[in-house]
Amino acid sequence: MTDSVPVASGKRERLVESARALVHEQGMQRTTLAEVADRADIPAGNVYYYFKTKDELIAAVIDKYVEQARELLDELERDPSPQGRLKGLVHSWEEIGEAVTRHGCPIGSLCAELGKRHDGLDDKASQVFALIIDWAEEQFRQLGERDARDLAIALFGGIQGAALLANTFRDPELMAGQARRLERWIDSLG
Amino acid sequence: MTDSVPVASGKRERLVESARALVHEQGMQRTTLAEVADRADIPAGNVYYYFKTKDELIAAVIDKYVEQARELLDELERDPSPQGRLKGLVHSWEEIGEAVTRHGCPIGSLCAELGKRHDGLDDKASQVFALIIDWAEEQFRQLGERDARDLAIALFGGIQGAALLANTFRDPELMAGQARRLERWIDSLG
DNA sequence: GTCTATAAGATGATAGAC
DNA sequence: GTCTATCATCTTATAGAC
Repeated sequence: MTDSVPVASGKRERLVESARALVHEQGMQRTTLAEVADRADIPAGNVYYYFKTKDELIAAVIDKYVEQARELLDELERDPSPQGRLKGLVHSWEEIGEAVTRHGCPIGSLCAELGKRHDGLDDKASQVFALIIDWAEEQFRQLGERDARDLAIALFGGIQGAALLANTFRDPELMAGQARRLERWIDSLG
Repeated sequence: MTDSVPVASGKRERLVESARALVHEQGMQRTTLAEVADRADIPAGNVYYYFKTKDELIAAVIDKYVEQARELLDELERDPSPQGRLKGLVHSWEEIGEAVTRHGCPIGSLCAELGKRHDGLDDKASQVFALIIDWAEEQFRQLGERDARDLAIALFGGIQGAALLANTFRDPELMAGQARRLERWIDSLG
């Protein structure tokens, strides 16, 4: 959330959104700054006015994901039961099933790419995962589960695994089927 | 398995192994042919004598993974019980837990990277996944499970999800913990 | 059959004009 | 505060020498 630059024109925001979409579709490494600028309707070399480096732009993309994750979890809080909240979490991946099938989980695939680096940006990507897993852990705890942390990891790992399989085999039903399976599992608790 | 080139010197083999290791450590996109050649102790520009393109080299890496997967599954067949065989599969990821934590699942992270492409090489990576899932399905079937396919996907997805989390959080215990969980689940069947 | 030199193009980044 | 022109480097790939 470094807003050292005025956002009146919204160009910075457009660059982040453009980068987010392109990184999801193509991966971070394959996405060039020229493409990002082009999609955001901004002159090619001008990205550097808003971001000192490509890594800084990627960091802004992750910050945006953190923000979106917070909003999603806030939204889910409106459900009165822990089970309903957890199933709502699973459902949020089903809703983007087509995009996940075509390009993978936006956050999961970014974590996979950054996980191979060991230079600072790598553990920034884990922020989104941590936010969601901590939240899920709290829901399992409210269900009276002793090993709430393990269950949260099993749930989120299950979603991520299903997303990878759906993307690999280009089959949205893999994601949907595992989501249903996880929802039944959640219902069987408490 | 295109062996149109003599292997007497073993240089082709060395290139494939070098590429396999570097792609696991750094990802495909970040790995340059110069690095691959250097690690294999082969002159830089000389890779093209053995592989027409970088993609062809990556395809050879995947072929090698297919071969290794076949050997692993053959090895597992020696266990007399379906449960033992499935637990053996899970265990094979635990054994490389440290490498998975540092660089992700070798095959899973490659599938994640190739899943963003739509040009032929993308569905080649799925071969390894398909091989293992089909095999696991057969084991569940032998256990008398009706939805053997779904169970195989749940198991393999669980492993892949755990691998991604272990890599993302740099915590081998995440992989080990989920592996134990999956093993208990396998024991509870049949 | 093996390797060197180099082309051709792309990419991250910078300096400075407007 | 915004944008253009350009550099320096890297990377895939090829042509041709040994």
